Amino acid sequence: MAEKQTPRERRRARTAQAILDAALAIIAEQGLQALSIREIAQRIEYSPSGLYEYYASKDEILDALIAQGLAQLNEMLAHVPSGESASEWLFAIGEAYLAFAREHEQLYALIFGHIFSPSGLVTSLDQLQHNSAYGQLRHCIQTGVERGAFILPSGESIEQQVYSTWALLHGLAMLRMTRVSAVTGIDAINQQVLRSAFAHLNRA
Amino acid sequence: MAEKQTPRERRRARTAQAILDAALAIIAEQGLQALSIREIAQRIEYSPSGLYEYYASKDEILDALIAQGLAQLNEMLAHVPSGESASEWLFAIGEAYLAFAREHEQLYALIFGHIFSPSGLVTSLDQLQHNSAYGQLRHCIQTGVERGAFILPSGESIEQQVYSTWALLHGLAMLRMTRVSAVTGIDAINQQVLRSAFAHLNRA
DNA sequence: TGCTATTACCGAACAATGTACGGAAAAAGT
DNA sequence: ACTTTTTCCGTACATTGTTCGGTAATAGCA
Repeated sequence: MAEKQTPRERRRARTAQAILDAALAIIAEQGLQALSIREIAQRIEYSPSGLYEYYASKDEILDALIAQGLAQLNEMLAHVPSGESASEWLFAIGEAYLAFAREHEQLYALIFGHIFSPSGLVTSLDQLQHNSAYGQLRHCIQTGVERGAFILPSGESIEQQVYSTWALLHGLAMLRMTRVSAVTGIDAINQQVLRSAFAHLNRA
Repeated sequence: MAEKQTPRERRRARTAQAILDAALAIIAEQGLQALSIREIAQRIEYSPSGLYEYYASKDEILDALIAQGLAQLNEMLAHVPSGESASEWLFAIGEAYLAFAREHEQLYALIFGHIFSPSGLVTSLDQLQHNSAYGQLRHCIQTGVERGAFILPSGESIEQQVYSTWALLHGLAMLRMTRVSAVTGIDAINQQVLRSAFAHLNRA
């Protein structure tokens, strides 16, 4: 399990992570279009060409950023306590999802702007299925159904329910970014929408 | 209403549109990252610098492309026949929305990848509210409620219902792009999800 | 019809970007 | 101590968006 790390490997992993941290900071501060190899290099006091010892291209840096972001989201959702009722659990997961999208706007936009659209990483297939929000959602809903807390609308499979739940969450997260709904209280509204949407799952 | 168009203005509008057409073709064929000023110029047999007589920057071209795409989507949804029951109408609108996203993948990704995220056009506020999918959805749902065909879950406003409906549609459209669900029959599944989601609106 | 001002377009050049390459310094392995 | 590998850098190159001055075409007007 614990593979030996030579000091060299440790140092290498550290600067590789420093690159990602710098990149993420730039994106969070100035947006994706401001991310350049030279900016990253300057922040970690490297020469631009030095980065290529760690990542073969800018795209590879973005991919690593996305993978890390997905892992972080996954961990957040995995740590949502499942003690309460399945209904509350699902709601809490939904809230955590929206919170992640809210607190990491640029990262969230990067993730779901690169996974979708052309040449989306093939890895993202596994990512979405087993290692991220989608998997967490399915786990929660499936558990709820097995416990008898959730009732699926007739003719609907669990997969379908997970699918539409995720679609709703993602749509809410995206719509929030537009600030169209700067009508104040957008987050409260989102909560209400979640409650109402999930209410249909509860058995009468 | 009909402002006089001098021949000069007509010609100008024509090449301005030719630029957009070329840009859209490039995006549809090779994706957004392949869109360059020089490629556009070559297709319409102009010099790269010639384009700047019509658009001040590449971003301005993208903005125009987005505006045109939103208008097209709006028109598609507006032409969905409202003759049938409100329920069928809403379903047809949802299907038309997903069809647009499916048949114009790159354009759809461009639109909702630029409207969201930083420095999203402020104009998009009006766009979304009055002149696009959001407005069409609200119109349909509102009509349904007024006719008594739709029943809102207690405590939910129309705005909320429109909001979550759009979120669901957008999420489904985005999720489809991942091809994660290349399980075949994704479109049929989407239809089922729509039916099930909208079913909650019908009065018993 | 001629003169003038505006418009349309081009070629060349510039700055910023991602990236390849060769070499130097440092570290590791023997 | 010598060799090999790993890091890192300086330089250079191609491609990008964009600017600028100039030239041809057109429109407006006398």
